[in-house]
Amino acid sequence: MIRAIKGTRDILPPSTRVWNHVESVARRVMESYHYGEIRTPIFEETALFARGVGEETDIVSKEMYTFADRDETSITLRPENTASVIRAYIEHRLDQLPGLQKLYYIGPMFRRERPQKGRYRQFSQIGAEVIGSESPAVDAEVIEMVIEILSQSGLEGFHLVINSVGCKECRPKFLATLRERLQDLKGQLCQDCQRRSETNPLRVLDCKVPSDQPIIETLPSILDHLCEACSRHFAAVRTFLDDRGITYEVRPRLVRGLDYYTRTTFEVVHGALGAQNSVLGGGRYDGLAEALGSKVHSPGIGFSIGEDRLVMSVEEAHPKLRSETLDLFVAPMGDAALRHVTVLARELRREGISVEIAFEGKLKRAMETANKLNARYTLIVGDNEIAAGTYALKEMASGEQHPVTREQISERLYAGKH
RNA sequence: GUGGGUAUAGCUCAGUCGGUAGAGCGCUGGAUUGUGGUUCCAGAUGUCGAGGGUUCAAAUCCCUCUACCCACCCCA
Repeated sequence: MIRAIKGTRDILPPSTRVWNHVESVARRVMESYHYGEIRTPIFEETALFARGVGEETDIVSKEMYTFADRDETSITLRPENTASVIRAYIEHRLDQLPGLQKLYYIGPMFRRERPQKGRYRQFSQIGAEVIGSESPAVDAEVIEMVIEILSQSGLEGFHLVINSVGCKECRPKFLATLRERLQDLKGQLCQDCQRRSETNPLRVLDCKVPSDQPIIETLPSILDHLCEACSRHFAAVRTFLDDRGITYEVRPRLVRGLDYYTRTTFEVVHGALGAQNSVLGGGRYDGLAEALGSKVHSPGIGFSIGEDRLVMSVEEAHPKLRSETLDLFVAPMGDAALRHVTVLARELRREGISVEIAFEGKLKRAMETANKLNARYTLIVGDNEIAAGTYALKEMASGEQHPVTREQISERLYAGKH
């Protein structure tokens, strides 16, 4: 038997309803903030991600699906979408357009990691980017919008965490200080942290090993080492969030995995997701466009929601979203009735009523099916009905059945929908 | 890449001391020739993950492999 590739999966009807729900909420919210949708290719030149995401990141160094095209161009399935959006922004000179560029996307990403709960090799992200402003008011609006998407999707009990990681002026200085401190202390830390001290010192701050905590407490905080401009920026972001009544936790130890982040970074976590409890991550990337070859300074900020994880949580909180809805099940008896009903069903569907026809089988079987499909009404059409010029309409929940005219079908069905 | 767990019917799972493969749900038919849900009756469905070994006899014991799940790492 041929099975889906490891880390990929089929998403089937009861669940696809929830996916569509989440996506339509996200589109509606983002359109209301006047974002436009961008669709970039699923694969790009490998160099885009190497430069954009960062050679040293786990994503680039060990998680990409990379292969040689027939002309030997190195191609990579996109592991994230911000680099592609910025590439498109530069390629199409979107900086020449009036106002900010506010773009959103929904689609699959690919990373070759070991799968586990909430983590897949093909996964979907809902993301957005604002390019062309450094204003902290933009940061706050982006965060507000993503919170809006989560809550309107039906997610409850999530937790927003924010931080500032500084800019190209102050972050290197902080890193140097941190490395220096770790040189003296790392002997007392766990194995992982001894390694991180070399590879990614910021990660040490995020370590969860209890015995390391007292030492981590003594390490410097990035927030105390921000330059004047970054410090003012972060304070302003917080003020704008406070004005909106958005609750958040400032976590100086919050670290994001992509190299391009500057200043504001944020994350939303949710319990019941397993160990992979982050439902979205985002941040500012004021230097990314220039790193990718832009001649003009194009600061940006964005986020991406792990759609698989959001759907998982929403499904758990609202199992009803999975339930099927069928307005009318039609049970014809005999060939003449089937022909009659086929025409009728088409009319009703054009009126916006969902209709399913029992193409074969006895009436009893049709009734059983109608019940299993949770149909609101069943319409029975046989020789008696055709002769009388009426239909037998049965309301499944009450069991009540009445003869109705053609017009009354639409009236009854439409009445219940609104 | 590393560690742990699991693998028996379509699904969820039981299977004792090694002795003919089980339940619930679902599915099919009937009780009811044109009426669902509840009930009752009957029925179908298995490479017991794969390969090898021990044994008169293996779902069960041993070895190897594979797949999936969870966790580490890391991230969405």
